[in-house]
Amino acid sequence: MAPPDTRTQILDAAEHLFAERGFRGTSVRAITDLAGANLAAVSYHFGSKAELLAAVARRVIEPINAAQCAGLDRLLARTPDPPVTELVEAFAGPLFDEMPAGDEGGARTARLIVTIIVDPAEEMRRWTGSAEDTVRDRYLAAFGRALPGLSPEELWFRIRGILAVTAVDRVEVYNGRPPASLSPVAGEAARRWAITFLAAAMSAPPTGT
Amino acid sequence: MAPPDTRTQILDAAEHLFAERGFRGTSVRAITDLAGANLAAVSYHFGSKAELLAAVARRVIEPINAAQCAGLDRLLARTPDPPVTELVEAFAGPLFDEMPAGDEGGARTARLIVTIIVDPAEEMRRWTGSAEDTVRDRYLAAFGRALPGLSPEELWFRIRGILAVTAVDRVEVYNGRPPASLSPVAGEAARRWAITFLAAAMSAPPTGT
DNA sequence: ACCCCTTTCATACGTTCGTTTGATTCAAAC
DNA sequence: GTTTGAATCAAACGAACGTATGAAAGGGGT
Repeated sequence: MAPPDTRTQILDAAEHLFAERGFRGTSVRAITDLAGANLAAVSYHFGSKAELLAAVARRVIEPINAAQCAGLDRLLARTPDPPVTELVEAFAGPLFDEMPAGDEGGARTARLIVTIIVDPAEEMRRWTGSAEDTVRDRYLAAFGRALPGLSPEELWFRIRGILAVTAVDRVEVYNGRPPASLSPVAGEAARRWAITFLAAAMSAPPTGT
Repeated sequence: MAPPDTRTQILDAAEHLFAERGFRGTSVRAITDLAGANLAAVSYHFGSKAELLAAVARRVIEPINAAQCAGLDRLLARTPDPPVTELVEAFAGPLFDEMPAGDEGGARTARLIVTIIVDPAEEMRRWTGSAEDTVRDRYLAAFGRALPGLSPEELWFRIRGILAVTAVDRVEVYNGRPPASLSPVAGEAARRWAITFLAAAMSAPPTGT
């Protein structure tokens, strides 16, 4: 068994705390304490707190992007024009499946992503690479073929709708306030509900002028 | 014309800055500087930074809640069981209409709300009153009658989906990263797109077991 | 003219933050 | 055994933060 790499332990601790308290709400000291490392280790291994966030974000996003890409490949290998429902499944599914286990059904990771996306600070959007853009553009093209008559702008609006529903929905689960006495959402049920919800939404006819 | 009330100017400045930089990213000094007031004015008029946020949030949410409530009243006065599409319009419409003008189509205010909802800190959810719960429960009941066969849990999931789409969608518009060369979403178009998208989503048949 | 109460002001306090520094440890390379 | 370079460490830096304090200002009512 490999020794507990300090760098990895800092990544784990940061992922946990950023998700739990946000970027600004998490001090470097809290991260190194939880990781059992020295305060200066963050500067040494990552350069700065912002670059640590970027490393955390990349590690979380990467498997999701890969699964989205693979899912689309699988669909396109079968037919050049997959139906909307299957595109939704391939795009939104990994947002549920590719979250680390023991993570309250991925809610903590979902919150991490939302925290990053929503944050107004500039440095929070510095970490994205071209891989994300590639996946996005491929799905845009596929959805465009499956939904002829939809303007590119409205299509882009709907794609963002998918992200909004899958991400924010679970964030709100995470920090509470459901109406009194509603059993918490089970992980697998939420996934199916989201696919149902989003497949119907994506399949809506184009909005008239 | 009334004199520029210090308290109001602080509210305005705080609303602007909280939306632009988030709660933790905004210092009390930045607020009072923008408001042209003294640093201690925040403590004097509001007690603390957190209570200032609560006041800002209440001022923004109140007209939205009122419009949602009035819209539902109007529908119910016509028929005891309004169709799904009209319920969506009444619920989501005010999220577009009741945002202050000169606000980049409400995107800045939408971002303020999302910033507050998403924030993990405890004090960010201290300001909500019973008015919000009342509106939410009334729409839950109305949607429940319009969508028989939907479990309360899935219904709650869908309601949150509405909020997610209307709010987050415009936040992402606000801090950028659309695919290359897509004209920015016009305010009125986004509103219609959202209603189309959400009406179809809400009308989806219940997810089978 | 005096007092009272609200509002504003300059200043300071104590804390926490991200980052830097220079010494120290330690295992492998020579 | 000595050297080397990566990794860790305690300690400190200056800056920024939220809040508190006590004095000053302002304007009615008497």
